[in-house]
Amino acid sequence: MELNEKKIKIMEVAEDLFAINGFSGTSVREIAKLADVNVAMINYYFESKDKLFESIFRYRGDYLRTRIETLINDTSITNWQKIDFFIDEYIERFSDNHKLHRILIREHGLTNNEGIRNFINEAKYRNYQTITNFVKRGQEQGDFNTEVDMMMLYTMIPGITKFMLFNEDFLRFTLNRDHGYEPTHDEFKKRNKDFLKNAFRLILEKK
Amino acid sequence: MELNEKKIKIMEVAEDLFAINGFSGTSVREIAKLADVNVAMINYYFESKDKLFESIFRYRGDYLRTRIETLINDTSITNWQKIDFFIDEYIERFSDNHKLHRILIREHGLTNNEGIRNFINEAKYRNYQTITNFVKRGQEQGDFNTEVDMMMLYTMIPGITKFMLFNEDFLRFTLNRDHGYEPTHDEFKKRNKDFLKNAFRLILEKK
Amino acid sequence: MELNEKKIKIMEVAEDLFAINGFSGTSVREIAKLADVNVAMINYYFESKDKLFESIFRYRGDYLRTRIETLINDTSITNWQKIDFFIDEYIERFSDNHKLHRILIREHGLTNNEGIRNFINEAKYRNYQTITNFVKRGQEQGDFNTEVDMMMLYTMIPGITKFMLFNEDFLRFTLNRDHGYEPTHDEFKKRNKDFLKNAFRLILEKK
Amino acid sequence: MELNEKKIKIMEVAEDLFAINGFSGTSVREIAKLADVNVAMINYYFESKDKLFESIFRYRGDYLRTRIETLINDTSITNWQKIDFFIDEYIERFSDNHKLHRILIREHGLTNNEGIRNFINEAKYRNYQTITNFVKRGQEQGDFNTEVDMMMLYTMIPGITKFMLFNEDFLRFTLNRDHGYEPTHDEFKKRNKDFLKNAFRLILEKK
DNA sequence: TATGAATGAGACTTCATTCAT
DNA sequence: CATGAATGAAGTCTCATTCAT
Repeated sequence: MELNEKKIKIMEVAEDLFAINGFSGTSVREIAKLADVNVAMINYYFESKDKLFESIFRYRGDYLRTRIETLINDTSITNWQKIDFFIDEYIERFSDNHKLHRILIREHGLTNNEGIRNFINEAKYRNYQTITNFVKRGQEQGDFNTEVDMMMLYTMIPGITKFMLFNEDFLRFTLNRDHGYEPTHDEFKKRNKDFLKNAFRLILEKK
Repeated sequence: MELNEKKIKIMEVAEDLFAINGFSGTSVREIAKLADVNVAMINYYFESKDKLFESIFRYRGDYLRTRIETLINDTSITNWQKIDFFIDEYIERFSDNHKLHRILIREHGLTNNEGIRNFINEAKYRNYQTITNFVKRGQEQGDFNTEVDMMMLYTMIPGITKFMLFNEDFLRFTLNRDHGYEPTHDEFKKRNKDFLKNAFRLILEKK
Repeated sequence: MELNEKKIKIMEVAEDLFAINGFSGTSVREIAKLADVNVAMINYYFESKDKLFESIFRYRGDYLRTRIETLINDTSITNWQKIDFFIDEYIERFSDNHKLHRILIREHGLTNNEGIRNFINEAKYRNYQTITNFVKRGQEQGDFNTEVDMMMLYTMIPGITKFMLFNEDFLRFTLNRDHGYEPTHDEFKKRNKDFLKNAFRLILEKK
Repeated sequence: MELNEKKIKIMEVAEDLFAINGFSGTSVREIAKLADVNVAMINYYFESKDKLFESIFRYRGDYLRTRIETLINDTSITNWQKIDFFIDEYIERFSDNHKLHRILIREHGLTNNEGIRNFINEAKYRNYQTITNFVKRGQEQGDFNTEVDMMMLYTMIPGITKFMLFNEDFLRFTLNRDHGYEPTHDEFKKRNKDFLKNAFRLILEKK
């Protein structure tokens, strides 16, 4: 699909609105108004609202692809460092694409759009494999404890990160209420990273 | 609000559909058809689609209230047992009300319905306080490590549980693909519980 | 039709609402709520909204009937006195039944309800005949000028009275704006009466 | 607001129906059918039924504005001629816009549509001022009797004209019944004009 | 290529009325 | 005799999309 300025503008506006109001809750009129284009143009460019939705994923899709796979065979760094690096990278990526992830969560299980469903599942699977492979390699090399629930270990990363990010407002409000302290977004990320790294250490470390 | 069979039927059907297709993605006609009632009846009973949405929360609301607060001062069980009990309870509750939680996640940040937003925030806050109080008590009594990030500790429970539950299908598919093994729903819950309990132990245990 | 307290309450409430919001603009629900009765009761008592409308006219109908006809043959008072009396009576009656008249004006030309249309036309016709007969009698007795447009003479009474009464608010506002003076309802009626009596005198007096 | 053929057609049809059945008594479907357009088009053009109502007033509004104000300072004609001219003009204007005036009477006191309410009140006020200024000028110049109720004098014009026009059918029927004579619309207007002119003369002439 | 105009379908809601007790 | 429950019909409006240029 060729991209031009207007097309990109439309997708960015749509991404925002889909993230906030959901797919059904967003009208093409709204998108058109905010993107400062004709209503007809959206259909002209993207054929339908459904296809626009798809296009956003294809457009942002590259960001979902993690570039960490290559690290696995790098022998210049320790397995612990690799884990840390993966966690840092995951959280940063997630934070950068929070809007897309919000949409993902909202429209999770959208029956139509089989194309997107596969696309998403594959991204997830890649993530799963990456972290699993890291750990397996560490276990094979005798660095990591072998008695761990790999699936739960994986679950911990996206689970905690998503919850943290999507409840940042609530947590900020609560911390302020209880301790008079409001962490910044970066501080949240830092605590998230530190916590995950430490948890991995506690779980994987051999006694 | 008085309840009768039809009202409950409508709310249950609506809960299902809202969970699957979201609020905007669900039409009252659909609800009416599946609940086998007249379209007008939904408005007759609930006044509006918005109020129906609210009613579901009020109806299911009690389930959101955790009954664990009372355990805090129980001296017949250890602090570790209390933590374990909380985790078990949380996961069971969550699992029982997964539809409501799915709606919650979908409509997270719904600008209208201030009443519901407060309702939800308070439920979250109660949860936060419960777990925090548990841990603080344990720390005061010298059982728990004092150097922990309480906020992250709390985050871990809903974060992992939600992710696990809402991605059960993906995880089942993946485990089958990699290991030819498909856990049941109960097995997922068990692994979730065991993992969380163990993680809490690793984190809170004094070295 | 038998009348009981509730029936009368319903009609009175309906009269108010019909006068303010018109027939179509008033719902039976509204009437029921304000009359503090069940919605179904209105249909139970009056069969339909249309019939309720009719009933109001039948109920208030007697007030529309002027009791002045008898004066025509009274020889103890002058023809001028009779005119004055008629004007006073007309304006008082109109003022007392302003709600019904407002409905009448609103629903003027309502295609359905032929019964009511006839009813109203007859009331109007009676009025027309009364004033015409007065004048004719005066002319025959040599008191009144014979060169007058009888139709217009009649027209003057309801025309001016209706306009005055239904624009009381506007006139009050205007008088206040221009002269800092706000007449009461009774003062309006007085000016209306005085003006009409004087106009009749000027028109009917023989030069 | 830009106008095109269809928009005007819709407004004209709506004006007819609103005049006959009132605002609430008219459905957009009816309007659409008679105007031979899609139901959605009415909303497309006018946004809402309310706004369509408003648009009719704005469209017809210019006709409501009397162009007589300029006459006041014209010294080439007598004050009596000015009065006559005003009466002729008022009646002709009213007759030309009888549908709009019928709507006006029907929806008199419509709580919503504050914009229109102001619009109407101002038109009324302008009329009031015009006639009052005429008379004042005549009084200052010594032509008119100074002891008159100006408010009632004003009231007479719209009061009689409205009643006459809106009861033309009744009057025609009655005159036929009593005298076997059916005036045309123009004859009604003539009698209306003559009567008012004569009445003004009788009232304002110095004895 | 781009867009103002137009539209069928369907959204939510309210209506007057009737049913069952 | 009275009414809570229920409903078909119709209300206004918004939707995504297509047409004609």
